[in-house]
Amino acid sequence: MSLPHALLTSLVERPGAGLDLARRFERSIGYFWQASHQQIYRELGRMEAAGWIAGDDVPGRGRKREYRVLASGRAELARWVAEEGPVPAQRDALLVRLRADAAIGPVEMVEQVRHRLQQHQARLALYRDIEARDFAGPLTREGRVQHLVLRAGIVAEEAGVGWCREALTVLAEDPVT
Amino acid sequence: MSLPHALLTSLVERPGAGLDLARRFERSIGYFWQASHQQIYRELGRMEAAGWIAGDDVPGRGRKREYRVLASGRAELARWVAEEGPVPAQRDALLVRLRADAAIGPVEMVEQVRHRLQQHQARLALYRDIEARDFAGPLTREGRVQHLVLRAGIVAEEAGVGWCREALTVLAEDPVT
DNA sequence: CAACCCATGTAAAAAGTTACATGATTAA
DNA sequence: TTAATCATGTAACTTTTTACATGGGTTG
Repeated sequence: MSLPHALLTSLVERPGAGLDLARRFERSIGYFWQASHQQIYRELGRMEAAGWIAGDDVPGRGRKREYRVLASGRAELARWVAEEGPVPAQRDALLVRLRADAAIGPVEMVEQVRHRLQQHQARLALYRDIEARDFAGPLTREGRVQHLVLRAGIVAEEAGVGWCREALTVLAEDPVT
Repeated sequence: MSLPHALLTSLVERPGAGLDLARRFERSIGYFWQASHQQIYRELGRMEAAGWIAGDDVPGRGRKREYRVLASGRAELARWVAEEGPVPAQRDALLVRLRADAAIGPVEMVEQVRHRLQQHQARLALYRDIEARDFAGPLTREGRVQHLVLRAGIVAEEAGVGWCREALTVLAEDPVT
């Protein structure tokens, strides 16, 4: 499981409270690993119990606690990074729908593919903005590796856009009407 | 949830027993939707209880039961296909590892990326074989839509191969040694 | 002072994973 | 006749999702 290590990574980059992390998982880290705040709070509790992180009360801000990574957490993260993990599997209900469409006869799916195309285009534009803003000039090693992570998103979205265009062409050949 | 509908799709294409479906989920359907035999048997039970499918005993073959889709299952599948679903999220631990690598200092990750590259290449070769074998000549609408599903796998693997090559170039610039 | 956001949770349900169990049939 | 494979499951656990709860602070 990678959630604790995604949290460690984010906290190494910058300490923060549970809700801060939840917000980071809606952008940046969340582009390739998702988690809800409920998951995050539970995992932070476990990680604190394991001695990987420590939480400090933030006075005057309600129950807010800011977490930072301890030495043993940093060691655990280094151990995990070097570990070989499985290649993530594809899982896309739209492809199941298309296959069902092929089997049971034409269903109107152009709108679904168009919607998917828009999402890919929107994410691609976002990633390219980030690329132009943060990775334009000469980079340190840290910058080059961070850029690589962003590039993974960019090539995936480009592939998505290309496939959607192809799909719209094919679906237009045989209109359901 | 899409598992019951993936099973309906597979059973519409061809009736079969639980283990047949489990085998199909290790190839074809499994390229974009995975399920273990435990999940499949549980789901087949629910789908039979819902009246979507019926199972017939296969005499002389132990406890084997062959399932086929009933009219209400076909209707449910048609309903679900036309429904709009969420865009699946990316979730890749290797990208988390790279981001952690950027944050805590250089870790040897070339082998992991090389391994990933090999997997993408292997899947790409497999998909291209299937493409050459099953989708070479002129196709019916059914064939064109099935081809589209395969094309999604091909463009995704091509993108993966391209990114891995890019990553190896970047990681070679700053050897950990 | 009311409405809203901040911040942290609990509870229950659904889905997925891992390990193990059991009997029937087939091949060496 | 024994080992392997076929075929169907149970049980326990972990992870993820969904819905709800609660109190502190801030702003109109």
